Amino acid sequence: MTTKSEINLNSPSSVYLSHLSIDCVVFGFHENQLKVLLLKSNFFGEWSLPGGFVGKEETLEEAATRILQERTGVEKIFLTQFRTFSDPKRKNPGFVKENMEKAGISLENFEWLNQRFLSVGFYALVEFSKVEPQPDLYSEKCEWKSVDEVGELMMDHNQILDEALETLRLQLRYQPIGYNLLPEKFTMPELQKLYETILGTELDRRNFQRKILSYKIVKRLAERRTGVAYKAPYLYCFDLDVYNKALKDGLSGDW
Amino acid sequence: MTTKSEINLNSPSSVYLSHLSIDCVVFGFHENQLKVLLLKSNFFGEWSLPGGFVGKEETLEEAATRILQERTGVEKIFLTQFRTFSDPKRKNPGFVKENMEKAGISLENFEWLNQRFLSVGFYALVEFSKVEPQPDLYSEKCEWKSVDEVGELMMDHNQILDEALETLRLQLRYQPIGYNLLPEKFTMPELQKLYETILGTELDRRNFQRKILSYKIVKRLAERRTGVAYKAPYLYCFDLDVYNKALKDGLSGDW
DNA sequence: CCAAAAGTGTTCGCATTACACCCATGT
DNA sequence: ACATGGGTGTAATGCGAACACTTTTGG
Repeated sequence: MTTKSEINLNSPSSVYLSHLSIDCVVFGFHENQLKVLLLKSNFFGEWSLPGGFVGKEETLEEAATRILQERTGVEKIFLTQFRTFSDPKRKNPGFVKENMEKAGISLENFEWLNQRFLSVGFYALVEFSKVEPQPDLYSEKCEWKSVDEVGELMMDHNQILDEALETLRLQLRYQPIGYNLLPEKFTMPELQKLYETILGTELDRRNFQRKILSYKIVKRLAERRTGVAYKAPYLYCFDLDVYNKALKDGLSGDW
Repeated sequence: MTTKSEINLNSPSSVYLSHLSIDCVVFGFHENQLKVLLLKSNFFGEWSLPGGFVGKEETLEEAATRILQERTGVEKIFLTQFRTFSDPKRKNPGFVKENMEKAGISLENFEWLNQRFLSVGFYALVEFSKVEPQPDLYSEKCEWKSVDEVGELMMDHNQILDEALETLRLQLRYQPIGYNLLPEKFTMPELQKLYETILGTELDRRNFQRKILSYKIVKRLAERRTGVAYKAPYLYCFDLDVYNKALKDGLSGDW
């Protein structure tokens, strides 16, 4: 524990400087499954969340946007900062060394990687079909994984993912969600599946529809989805005015 | 905007290193008012939020706890990280220089203060009466201010305060609040005033009581508050088992 | 004995819940 | 024709909002 006496304005040692990175939990929705975008590292061989560093003149949000643009090809990604991770032990001390050696890379220029890292966690919502996953320079793969099939991730990335999911579930309670995850036109059952998947519960078809419609955040279109089995469902799209207003003011709960 | 090509693992310049500080919004409740703990800086002459730096082996939470312990004398403070502020322009460029000169202090050793700073925002809830405000080495005063009488603060501290308040109001919707802000024993009207003050609205006495009691987070004691005018109200205390459970699981909302 | 605050109970309406029925379509 | 999924309606229930009456205490 650092005590008061150690803190001294006249000696701004590296104590006050931190390596800072960003980690993003990118959610997509496909085939009734909630997906996350993951990278497989060249060096470390493990799966990890997409992330990167913050430029000198960037805000965290700008950096996250830039990073995700590179990984997904999508320009304006909806993202939200949810927590900064700071445990000094979040990176196992021997971690970099072991893996660098394994990969046959000299540690000489990479000593800094072995130091403590803070990471700012973002979660992002993207329309699955618009994403073209692209590995970064240090990764061999970039792929979607179903959230319940994500195995063990690098460092504390499992924890980051878990907290992102929890945050997303909370958001769902008082904010509209879907505009960023679904295509422009979608059916009510699709929207419902999305909610069910995120929440991990089943919802009543009819009550769900009534509730969503009561918020006025979606508009029914004249068209129906064709080419699918059984009765053709109506298509809906979000009413952005109402939707964005709801994003700010919340959906329910009065207190 | 930093482009991909500028980011290079082989040149871990100061791009990846950031000055990192913590700012804390400490809320207290006194005389039916929501209070915030503020410092008046020696150098800068302006009021600011209590804050500080993160030690090499500390988590952000440990650092915030340590800092607030020094400012308040209270050991275990309830605190929550709510956002990391990163706007490169959050500090006006000439800011440090001007104020240092005004204070007649040489800038020689303080150039680092003029660089970009990231700040992690925490909000904290404390029992007002337990706090003994203590200025830090660089401040002349440490005082409680009523939230609606806070004037202009240093840098972006007004924004940090606003977002903390907003977060607190959100928390109130799905989490119990009060244990950290009220003395051990309190009356129902006192708890109600707390809620009203935070929310900025009036609530119905009877409905409020019913709702709180339905959560089972408070227990009624045999005692009543004596020495006050009019009818003596019952005293209550929090049922910590239920309270802490509610902190984790939330209070209402089903979806 | 009266004003102000606190304890207790009731009604009303709306929103959520839990259902049932009909329609459309592909096999 | 029928199984499957989608569209629409309705009764029951519960919770929150609004409100009335009684009780206690200091002045």
